[in-house]
Amino acid sequence: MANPREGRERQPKLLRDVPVRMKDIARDLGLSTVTISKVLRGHSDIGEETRKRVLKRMQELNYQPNFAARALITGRTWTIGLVVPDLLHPFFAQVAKAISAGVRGQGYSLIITSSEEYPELERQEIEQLLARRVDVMLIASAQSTVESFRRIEDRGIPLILIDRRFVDLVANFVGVDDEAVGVLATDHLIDQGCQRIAHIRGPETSTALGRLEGFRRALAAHRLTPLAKHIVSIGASGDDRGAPGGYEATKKLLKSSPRPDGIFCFNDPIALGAMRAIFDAGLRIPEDVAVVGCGNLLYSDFLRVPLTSVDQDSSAIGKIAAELALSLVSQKKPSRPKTELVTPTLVVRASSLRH
Amino acid sequence: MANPREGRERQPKLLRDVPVRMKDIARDLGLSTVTISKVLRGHSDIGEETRKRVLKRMQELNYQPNFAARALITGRTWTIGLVVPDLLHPFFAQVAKAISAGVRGQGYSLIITSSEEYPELERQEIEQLLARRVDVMLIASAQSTVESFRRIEDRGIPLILIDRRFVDLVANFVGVDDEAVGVLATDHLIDQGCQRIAHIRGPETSTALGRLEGFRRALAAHRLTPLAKHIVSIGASGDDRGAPGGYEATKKLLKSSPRPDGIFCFNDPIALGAMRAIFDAGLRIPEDVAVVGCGNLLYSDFLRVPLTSVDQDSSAIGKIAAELALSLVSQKKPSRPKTELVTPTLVVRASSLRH
DNA sequence: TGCCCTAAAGTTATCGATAACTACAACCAG
DNA sequence: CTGGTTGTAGTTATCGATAACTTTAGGGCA
Repeated sequence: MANPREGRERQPKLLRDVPVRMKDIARDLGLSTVTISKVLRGHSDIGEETRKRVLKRMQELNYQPNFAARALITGRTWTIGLVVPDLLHPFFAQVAKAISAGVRGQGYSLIITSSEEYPELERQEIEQLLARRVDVMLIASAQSTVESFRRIEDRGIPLILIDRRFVDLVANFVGVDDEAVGVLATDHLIDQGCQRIAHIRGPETSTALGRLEGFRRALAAHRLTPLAKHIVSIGASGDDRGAPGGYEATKKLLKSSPRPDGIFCFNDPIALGAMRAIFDAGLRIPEDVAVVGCGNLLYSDFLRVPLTSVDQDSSAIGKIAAELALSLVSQKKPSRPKTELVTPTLVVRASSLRH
Repeated sequence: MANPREGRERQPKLLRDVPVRMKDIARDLGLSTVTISKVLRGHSDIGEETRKRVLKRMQELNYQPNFAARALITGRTWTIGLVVPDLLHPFFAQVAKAISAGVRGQGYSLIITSSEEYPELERQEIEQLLARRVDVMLIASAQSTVESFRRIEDRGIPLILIDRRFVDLVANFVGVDDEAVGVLATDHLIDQGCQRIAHIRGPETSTALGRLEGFRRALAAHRLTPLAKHIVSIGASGDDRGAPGGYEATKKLLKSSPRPDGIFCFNDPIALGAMRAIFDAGLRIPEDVAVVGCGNLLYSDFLRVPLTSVDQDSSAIGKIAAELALSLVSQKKPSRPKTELVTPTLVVRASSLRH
């Protein structure tokens, strides 16, 4: 087989392989580059004979189209942008994994960035993705200003919000039904005979508000009213958000009177902190205080007391988001924003099972 | 402020904002695009006056250079490719997070892909990244054929292997000192009075082999010889690799005679499975069997028995890998491959603390 | 036979930026 | 006053592909 780059005008620097271009294949077969291009795109006005020759040669030379050149003329980069608040968080890691799997083999590349829960960083990452001209953007927002999202829409780039939404922004949304999460957890605690159920709520996000709302609704449905002091917030900043925050919040809860006999925690790390505080206070789980978390993180089964948790099916969220993204990039006109809610499920373990 | 796109040849489709081009700024100021380009790149042959006017206008119009156009002519895509075996695995998630943080603000975008531990998928992902012409590739390999790596090098693209290496491939490597991991864990178990130490080893990777080697070396240094039946492998396929695999392997170990009184597990999920098997056998941890894991996964503190684990400092690995990547893309000539080993530390918790 | 149509290719302009060279003042030294 | 230098900005070709025409040969049909 002849060297495809023989006689090529530009000599390779050093000894490195220079990628094969359409021009190389064209000269090789005595055709024009346009013909090669047409074959690649499955154009109809190419003879069967020629088509086969071109495809064969492409294979032989392992031709890979130049994305930059293609993007420049077509305006499509075959690139998807994903912004999450934290790659280490199992929920977002799973969502990212599922999205990655969902778009695999479709020719798209996924640029994954993290805002580290900082709105300003999120804004910058979005700008970078805009500069990259990604074809579609998926964002699990760290409470960014809606301004950034408007810029995305103004550019005509499809936007999909994940997990967290905004009241004053109409956009595609894929997430869990957070009210259902709250109802599921609270109903379960009530069902287990808890009388005074507390809630450790999350920060000011749609997620936290939805779960709180579900919590309230479930109690109301049983003619129960939560005490104000039984709804506590964790610190909004940094480390306080996880287990340490849950620990502190629970210490406070346990000192209150009447003492709660069940706690619905915004997420699993908080629940872990809560459990530790309960143990430290010399109380038993679930006999004295039942605990329900949210997120169903891995290895919950291996804890000192296995943790009951609401599963958000992050995998499904990622899968649906990926499908939606693929459908959005392939349609010409912007379509009406869709909302896709995943139904949560309760995974009951020892931390809440009283009988 | 006048509309920058007034009189622009190409009308925006629909009502979407079309990104500003150099040409727009140039016409705006009565200059040529080349001048704009030179200002952007800090060329010296531009007058101070002009420079300021151009920069000001760029700001006003929020100019964002077109990466595709730039990549086409310069050959640099300002893109970094990362391939990991599993985004959900806390180790790789942390590495990815640290790499992402390490390259932030440098103008690069990170394309993160997962091989799901399948060599064939890894090969495909690498091909995709090659087609994208990424500037540098970081790979935590799922035991791919070295063939793929050769193709990367032939293209002249800098390659950095992470965590897992290959004997027959000389390439940049950033990872933990796996022999030290094995020594650290084993020394500790010996120190805690364990006499018959078992090892549940991982699959045929450099990582598993290194830890096994460290295990052997530490025992030998104390004139101990491991029994062959005390070194067991977990199933190589899918689910067996995590906690379930550890559970099965440990059941087998506990039936053997003499029964081991200490187990060094390849990773934390395996250790979790091991602990469960030990409990199920009615034995105590650490009195009857001490357990050491590896990875220091989150929430180890909250387990039924907190797990002693070797911390691999995945954050440092990612940080170093990012720095190395940035340095590689900015140098013209390929340089001699570097090896950067991070020193592991032991985090002692109850699962191994006998006195 | 002559006209038109179709199939199968090719020509040319273009995408947005940069590399490499050129143009043209103003200024200076001899 | 002239030739060369310096400082600034412009011209032109190019990167690799695609959009939108155009060309050409052959065939069918009246």
